[in-house]
Amino acid sequence: MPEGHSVHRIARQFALHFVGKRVETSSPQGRFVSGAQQLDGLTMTDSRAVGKNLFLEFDHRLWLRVHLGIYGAWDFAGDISTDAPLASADERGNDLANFEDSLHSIGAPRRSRLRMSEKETVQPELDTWPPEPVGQVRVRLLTEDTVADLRGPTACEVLLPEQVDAVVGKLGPDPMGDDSQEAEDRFTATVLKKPTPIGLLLMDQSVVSGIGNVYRAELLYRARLDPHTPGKRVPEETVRSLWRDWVHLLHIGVETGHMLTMDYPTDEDYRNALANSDDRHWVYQRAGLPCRTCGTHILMDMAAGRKLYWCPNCQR
DNA sequence: CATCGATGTTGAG
DNA sequence: TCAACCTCGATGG
Repeated sequence: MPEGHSVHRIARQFALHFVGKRVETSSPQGRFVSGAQQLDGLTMTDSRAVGKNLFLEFDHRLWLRVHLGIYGAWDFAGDISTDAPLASADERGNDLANFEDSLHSIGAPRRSRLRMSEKETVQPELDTWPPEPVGQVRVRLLTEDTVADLRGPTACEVLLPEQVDAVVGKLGPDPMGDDSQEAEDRFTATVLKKPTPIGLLLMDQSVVSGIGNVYRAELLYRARLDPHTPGKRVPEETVRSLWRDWVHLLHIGVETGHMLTMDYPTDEDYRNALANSDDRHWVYQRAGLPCRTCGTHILMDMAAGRKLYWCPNCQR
């Protein structure tokens, strides 16, 4: 479920509360026992996200790679409060960050719980420590005062540095790690080479990292581009603007924890958008509804097993 | 309480 | 192209 922005926020959470600490690693579910044994008792030394992949480094240059897939989640609990907010300066240049709700761990009480998946939710405070694993916990990472439980991942494996490099090497550029001109050029060259529809290219993690079904639909709408256009037929300037818009939206997503894809001129607009969290997009999940711009009914196609939404009038 | 569907990826056929 | 993975909130009876 989570698109790139959530994974970067999870990586931050580990950087804040686990890096530098000795970690007791286990697999309460029993499906990752040997991997957990390799890591048990080591100190976490780094936390990075590339696209939708989370990489946690431990002593002896061992890495844990986790991909949440469509319904994986991390549950953090314990002393996860922090003086340093997950969000720092606001991308949009106003004081959007002032409206951060209680979903963030800022000022959360000791022994609170925080679930991080495509959404972030605070759960009731704990009364026992460490908490009993609930349900199918693939991996538990436990420090003196924090715990992270992983459930439902599509990938969870221990890797050597060269294996990490191999995984990262197959991924397209991630604007959060690399918003350089080279990254934009690489994305642009790849897209302009391919006959594949742009709607599929944006979802291809070897072309560009971190985009999922929501950002795909919204980026194409914002570019007023027909998702079926072959990559090689998209004007180069449009390809470049797609990249730059992804840089922009990803930064907003990482700062706010929300997939904000519309413009919010005033703070009130922004608050309303958060309140109507299930109807805050241009086209995503709006099949049959009138386009917010032109009133034409939004269409939906199945493309490579995923629902693709677009406005046939605005996007040509 | 049963069923459905989801912001993903892999691998079988 | 499609099922499997294996979780959980939303939906309907």
